[in-house]
Amino acid sequence: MVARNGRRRVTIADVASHAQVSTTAVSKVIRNAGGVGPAAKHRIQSAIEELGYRPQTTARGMRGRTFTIGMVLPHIRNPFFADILDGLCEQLGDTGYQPIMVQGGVTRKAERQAVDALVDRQVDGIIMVAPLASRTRMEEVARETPTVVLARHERSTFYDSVLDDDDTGAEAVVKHLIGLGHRRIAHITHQDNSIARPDDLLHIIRAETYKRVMREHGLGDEIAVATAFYHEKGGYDGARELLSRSPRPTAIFAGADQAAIGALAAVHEAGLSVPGDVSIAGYDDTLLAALPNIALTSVDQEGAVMGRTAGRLLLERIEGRVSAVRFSVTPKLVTRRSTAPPPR
Amino acid sequence: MVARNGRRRVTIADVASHAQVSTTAVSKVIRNAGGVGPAAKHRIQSAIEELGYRPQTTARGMRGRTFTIGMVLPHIRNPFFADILDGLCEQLGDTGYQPIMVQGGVTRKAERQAVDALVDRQVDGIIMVAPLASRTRMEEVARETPTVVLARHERSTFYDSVLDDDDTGAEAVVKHLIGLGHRRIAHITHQDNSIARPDDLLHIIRAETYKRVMREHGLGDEIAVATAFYHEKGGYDGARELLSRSPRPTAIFAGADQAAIGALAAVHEAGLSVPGDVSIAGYDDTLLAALPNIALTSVDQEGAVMGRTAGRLLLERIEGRVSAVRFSVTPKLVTRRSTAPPPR
DNA sequence: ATGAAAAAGGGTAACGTTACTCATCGGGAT
DNA sequence: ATCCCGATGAGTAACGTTACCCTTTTTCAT
Repeated sequence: MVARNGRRRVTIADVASHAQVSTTAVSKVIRNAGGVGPAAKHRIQSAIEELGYRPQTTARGMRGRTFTIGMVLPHIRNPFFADILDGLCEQLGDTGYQPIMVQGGVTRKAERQAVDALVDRQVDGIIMVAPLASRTRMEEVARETPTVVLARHERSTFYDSVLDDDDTGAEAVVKHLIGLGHRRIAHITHQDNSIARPDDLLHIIRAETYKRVMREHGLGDEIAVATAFYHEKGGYDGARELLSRSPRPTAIFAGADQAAIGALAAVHEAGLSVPGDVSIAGYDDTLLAALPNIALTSVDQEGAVMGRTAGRLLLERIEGRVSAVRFSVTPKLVTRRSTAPPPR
Repeated sequence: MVARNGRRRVTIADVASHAQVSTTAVSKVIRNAGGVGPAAKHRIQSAIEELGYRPQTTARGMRGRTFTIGMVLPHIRNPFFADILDGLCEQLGDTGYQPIMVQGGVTRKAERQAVDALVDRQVDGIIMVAPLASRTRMEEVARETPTVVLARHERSTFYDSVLDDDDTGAEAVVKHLIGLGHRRIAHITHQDNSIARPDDLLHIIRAETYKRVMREHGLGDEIAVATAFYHEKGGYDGARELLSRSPRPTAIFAGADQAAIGALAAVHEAGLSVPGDVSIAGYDDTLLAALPNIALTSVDQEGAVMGRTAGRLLLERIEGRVSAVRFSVTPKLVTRRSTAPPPR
């Protein structure tokens, strides 16, 4: 095809004629496939350099590989996803695979389109981060393209899983708050339109664990859940609702740091202090949580490790592994100044 | 090609034989190209539905279009980029163009690879957000692929520009601080390895404007700049350095909200209060700045509008426009509680 | 009824790359 | 000297889609 500047893009044929060899030889060199003698190889490499040749991924795609890894994430606003991406990029390093991201959005329909877009583009592998899709749908995708799913709890033999043990993490938070003496502990959870089995979704697990631990400590009557969203606005709205109840909670466990940041804002706006009047805890241990003026108690689930692992597993799968691997990260509670004993 | 599940992906030929028409007719229907009668069209659409056919983007790419828009952004951690992306997605809507993102990273080399990856994948258009590349390089890219560049100030006839008037924005911040009575106003700027003309880079403009306005108000001797990075850690480091000077500044203008958040943390950690001891201002007016417990004075540059506009301009360019458009957003100062008169 | 023009729809050749098959050439073992 | 084998390298046929150029049919004005 003719580029907009009127000059054709350099193709493998141009390199071949310039180096006086066949296109086959050039192809072998750029794939490091061997079967080319040192002299010819050198001529070809010079020609590539000289002409500025770069293989066209679309054409390669037609022959089976695009050297592209697609990552679907709900939205790019959550800094935790940035940790995951950092890990992934580190793992891919100079393997020649290019990570690309698409936004899955907050509805199943949008997510489906995003995933379809990747499949249509023949990516070599797909990483789905906290997807809304049903297991059936994910297996459908995984049958066509090697797939790793992050932050979902179901077991599948068709794709690999990388997840955080949300039950352990949430339990640690609630026990920490109870240990400080809190009884009126509330929770902010996330609303979704997933049709996945509830027990496979991280926010449901965090919420259910919260309820379980409360009941196990005889606090079943104190259970209070606000259903909002895992972002600043959601945490703000959720916390406002919880604070308006009477008696108001002395601690709020937000299912994600982003929501906890919003909850901090709501508490502040209500003229209350953290942790003097209300303790706040989050989940994910994002960089924000560690800032000394926020100092949010949170749960570290090592996003970078998850991203690295996802990358490694995906490469293995692309190389041909067919058995499913499940990698679980053990979360660690990180206590900071946002949680303290309740007011007397 | 045979998919991993052993079943071939459905192709246009399958649809054609199922609907008893030629592949040409099917192609015409999926492209809405006309030249197909209503009866045949209906049969084809049914066949597409029934077989679950989806065009393969790689094959389309070989014929010239991939219906893909590539966006290069330095990293996904900055929430301001999320605003831009939201605007872009809104603009693309159901045009059939799929936005994909790649990380350009913090070095020219990494950014070049990211851009090359998009070009190699034959994306129909490229949006570069705050790139490090030289103007020459961007024009090279733009000659091959329609391009819109965000947040760079040079004028080019080969690509469109969408930018914020950083001079106006920075001037508003510094004048605001001076108006409050501050004299020892410091600035946190960003370090890069760009070889672009300094005056074309947003952080240089913000820093230079800071210096200019200081001098214009007889405060040339008070100029103090910390060179760090536009992220939380950078703002934290920069603010620590500035606060250690004697006498310490009474106000810090961080060139980006992310850095301002870090600066807030540093001030807090030093046992000082905001704005009692030190005023802090940022730039970008991200969602975080608006949270009542942060309440950061900042500059709104309407990221969503920038993203929408970038999308619109790119589509126009893909449709064939060749003249260059330059769209400049006028920034608005948003004052919040993080800035106040200096201590007496 | 006739002719012309428009619409419908098919055939085919690319696009750039790679996997396969095949031919040729040295060189070493017999 | 002969045979065999590995290495080198070329030729060719896909991969799925679309642009272009046909032919055939229908429509409509005369």
